[in-house]
Amino acid sequence: MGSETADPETAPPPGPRPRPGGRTARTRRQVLDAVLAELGEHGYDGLTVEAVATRAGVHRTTVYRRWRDVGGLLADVLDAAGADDWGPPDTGSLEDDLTGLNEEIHDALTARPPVVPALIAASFRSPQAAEAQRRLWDDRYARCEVVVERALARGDLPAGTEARPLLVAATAPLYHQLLLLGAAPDPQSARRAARATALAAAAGAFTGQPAADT
Amino acid sequence: MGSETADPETAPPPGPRPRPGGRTARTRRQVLDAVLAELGEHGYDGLTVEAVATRAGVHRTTVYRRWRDVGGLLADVLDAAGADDWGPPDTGSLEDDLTGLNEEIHDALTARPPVVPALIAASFRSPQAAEAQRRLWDDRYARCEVVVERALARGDLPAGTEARPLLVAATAPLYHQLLLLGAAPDPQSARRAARATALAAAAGAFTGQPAADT
Amino acid sequence: MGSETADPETAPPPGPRPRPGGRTARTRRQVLDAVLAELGEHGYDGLTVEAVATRAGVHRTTVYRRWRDVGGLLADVLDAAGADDWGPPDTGSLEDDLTGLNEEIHDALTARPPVVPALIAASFRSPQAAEAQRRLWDDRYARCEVVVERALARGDLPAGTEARPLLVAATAPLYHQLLLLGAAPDPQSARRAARATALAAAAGAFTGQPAADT
Amino acid sequence: MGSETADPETAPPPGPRPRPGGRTARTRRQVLDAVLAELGEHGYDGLTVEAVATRAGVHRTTVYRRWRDVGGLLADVLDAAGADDWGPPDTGSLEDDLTGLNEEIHDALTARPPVVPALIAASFRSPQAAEAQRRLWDDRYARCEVVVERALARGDLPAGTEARPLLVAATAPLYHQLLLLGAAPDPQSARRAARATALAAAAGAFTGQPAADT
DNA sequence: GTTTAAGCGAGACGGTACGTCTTGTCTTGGC
DNA sequence: GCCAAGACAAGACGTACCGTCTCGCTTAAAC
Repeated sequence: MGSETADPETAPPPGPRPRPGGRTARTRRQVLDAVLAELGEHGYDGLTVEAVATRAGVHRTTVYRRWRDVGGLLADVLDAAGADDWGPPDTGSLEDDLTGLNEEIHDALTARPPVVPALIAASFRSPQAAEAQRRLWDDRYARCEVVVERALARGDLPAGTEARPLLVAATAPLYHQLLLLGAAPDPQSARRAARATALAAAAGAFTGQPAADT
Repeated sequence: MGSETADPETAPPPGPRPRPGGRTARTRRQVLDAVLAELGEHGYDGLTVEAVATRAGVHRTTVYRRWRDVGGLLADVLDAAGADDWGPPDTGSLEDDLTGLNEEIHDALTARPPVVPALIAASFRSPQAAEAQRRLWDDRYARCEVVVERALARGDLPAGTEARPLLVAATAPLYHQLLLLGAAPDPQSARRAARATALAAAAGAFTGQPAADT
Repeated sequence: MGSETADPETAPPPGPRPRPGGRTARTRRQVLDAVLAELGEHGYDGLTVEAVATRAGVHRTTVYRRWRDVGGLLADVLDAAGADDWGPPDTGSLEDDLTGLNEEIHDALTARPPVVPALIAASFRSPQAAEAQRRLWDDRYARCEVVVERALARGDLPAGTEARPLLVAATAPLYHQLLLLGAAPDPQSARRAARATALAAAAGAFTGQPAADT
Repeated sequence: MGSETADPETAPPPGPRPRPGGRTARTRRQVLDAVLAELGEHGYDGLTVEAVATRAGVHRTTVYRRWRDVGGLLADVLDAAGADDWGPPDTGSLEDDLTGLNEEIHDALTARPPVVPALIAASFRSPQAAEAQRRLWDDRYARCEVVVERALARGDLPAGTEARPLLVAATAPLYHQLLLLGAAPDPQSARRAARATALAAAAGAFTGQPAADT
C-alpha cells in the first residue's frame, strides 16, 4: 500500500530550521536512500549505521548527529515514505477497489529486494520507529476510507458500515500470509480477501452495532 | 492460539542422545523458561544470552553449547511451545468456534507481560527461529481445520469451502491490529472478525474456484 | 615564579593585524581567561575548545579562526602570561632572594584551582605550546640572573659562578616535588632548597670549571 | 632511574588468580611492550588503544577488558616497570653515587626513542596512571636512601641528615632541565647537580632542624 | 561400584556494532 | 563582506553482545 520513496523535502525532521536548500537536504536524501538499499540487501538485521553512512557517502557521525540512533533513522525513512500523494484505486466497485489495494500490498510485500518487509521488521527494533510505522499505516488507512464512503454513496453497503474495520479485514490476510506465515506469494489472495470482505460487508458485518447475535 | 508453555521433554533438541532424565532436561526447562521471562521483561531486542543464562542459573557457554546461537534457542522455545495437545473450541457453530479461537489469540497477544508478541518479533532475528515460528503456526492452523470440517458436515458451509484461507481470514485481523497496527485491545474485535468471516464463508467466499471474475 | 595573568594586548598573536582596541582585544581576553578557568576546573585534559568558547561567550569557529588550534591557544595564553613586568625579590641576601623566589613558585603550584600545573601539563600537548612554555621559563630565569649578579657584586659568591645552573638547582626541587612527585605542599621546602643551593654556591659548586675530578 | 622494562610476571595486576602461566601472561607482556613501543614512536599523545592492540597482535576489546582504559594500561606498564631489582650505585663516595644515579636518569630521559619522557607525560592523563607513576618514584627513592645511609656511616655527612630531601635535591635539576625546560642534554649536568648537593649536604643543608637562621 | 565420557562452570579472546566526544574544516545565511 | 551558527569528515573512546575456544571439575550413564 503506497510507496516507500517520496518527496522528502516536505517533511523536515526535527531541528529549528534545517537549511531548506543545499547540502543538508541532499545529505538527508542520500542517507534515507542508503537505508532502503541496505535493508533490501541485508535485511532488517544487517542494517548498520556504518554501512548506511558509507553507501550514502557520508561519515558515520553525521548520521548519529542528525538521527541520533538507528530508530530515528528508520522513523525518518518511514515519515519520508508517507509523504507522498498516494490514494486508493477508484474502480466503481468496492470489491475491485479492495482488490486493487490488496494487489499493491501484495506487490510491496513480495517485491525484490524485500525492502518493505525488512522495513516493517526493523521497525520493531525501536519504539520510535514503531511509532512512525503506525503513523504511516494510520495515514494510509485514513486515505483509504474514501473507498468505503464511495460504496456507501452508491448504496452498495448498509448504512452504518464502519470503514476502518472493513479495511483492516480486507488487507490483514495479505500481511498475515506474506509477513508472518511466510506463505508463497499467491496472485489470487488479493482478490479472495477483497471479495470475502465485500461479501461480509454487504451482509452487514461491519455495521457499528452488532444488532445482538442475530 | 495455543499456549507458549508446554511439555518440553517430548521434543529433544538436536543433540545425539539427550540423557532423558536428570540435569540435562532440567537445564533445558530452566533455560527455555528464562527466555520467555526475559522476552516478557525486556522485549525482543533486549534478549541476551548472558541474561538468559544468568536467570536460568546456568553458564553462558552452556547455552551456546546446547543451542548454538540465539536463533537455535528461540527455535527450541517455539518447538516446545507447540508440543502440547491444544485444540480449537467446539461450540456447534462456526462463528462461535472462530470467536473462541480469536479470543484466545487476543488474550495471547495482549497478555502482560507481552511474551507472545516479543517471541514473534524475536523470531525475525534468525531464519531458524522464523522457520520454527512458521512451523508452529502451520501446526496450529492444521489443528483448526476441524472447525471448518464440522461446519461443512453440519451443512453450514457450501461444499468446496477451503479451510485454510477461511481460518487465515478469520484470524488475520487480530494479528494485524494488535501486532502491526499497535491498536488498543478491543474485546469486540474477536467476534467481529469471526462473524465477518462466517458470513463470507456462508456466501461462498472460500470455495476453491472463484467462479471467474463476475 | 611570575603570574599567569598579565597585560595581553602587548603580545598580539599570529593574526595579520590585530586591531588594537575594541572587540578583537576584548574577545582575546575573554578567551584566554576562559582557557585558564577551564584548566582550573577540569584539568589539562578536560580542556576543550567547545567549553572555552562557550565560557568566553564566543563561537567555536572564532577560536579556531584566531588561534588555529589548541596548541596556538595555549601558546598565546603562555605568551600573555609572560608579558608582565615581574622581577625577582631583592632582599640583600642570596638565600633570602632564592627563598622568596621559591615561595612564589610554591604558591603558584599549590594555588587552588591548580591553574599553573594544568597549564604546564597541557603544554605537553602541542609542540607550539611547549615552545611557548619554555620561552616563558627562559624569560623568567633570565630576569632572575640579577639575583646572582648582585650576590657576586656583594662578594658572597666565588668569581665565575654561573647564574643559570644555580637558579635551576634552587628551583628544580620545588617543581619536582609538587609537579612530578605529587608530594604534599611543604612550607619549609622553599627555604630548604634555597639554603642548600646558597651553601653549595658559596662552596663554589657553580663555577664554570669543575676543577677537574678531585 | 631504573629501567622501564622488567619481569612482569611478578606483579599480577588485579583479578583473583590470573592463570599464572600461559596465554594470559603472554598477552599481558605483549600488550605492555606494545605500549612502550608506541609511546616511543608516537609520543604520549599518539598513544591509541587501537595501535597498541594491533602491535600486540591482540584485539582492541581484549585491552579494554583487561585494563579498562588507557589509564589502567599505563598504570600496569608503570607497575611492571617498577617490579625489578634495581639498586643505586655503590662507589664509596656520596658525590659519585649521586653522579651515577644522575647519569642513569640522564640516559633514561635522553634515550632514543624517548620512552621515559613520553611515559611520564602520559601519566598526567589519568589519575590512575599518575598514582602508579608516583608509586614508582617513591619506590625508587626509597631504594636510594641507602646511598645516604652509607655516607652517614662513613661519617661524610652530619648526623641528622635526611635522605629524601637530599635525593630530591640531587636529582630534581636533571628532570627539570630535560623534561620541563627542554634543555639540550649536557653530560656535565649529572655531576654538577651531584656535587652541589653533596657539598650542601656536607655543610648540613639537609639536617632536619634548620638550626634557626644561622 | 567403578569407570568414562558428556555436560558443565569459568573466563579469555576475536570480532562487530554501537553511540559519544573532540578536533579542525567548510558552508551557509544573516547582519 | 564579515562572522555567527552549525554541518561535516575523521577518528578515538569505551561499552555491549556475540560466538569460539580451552581448561578442569562434576555427574550421570554404562559396564
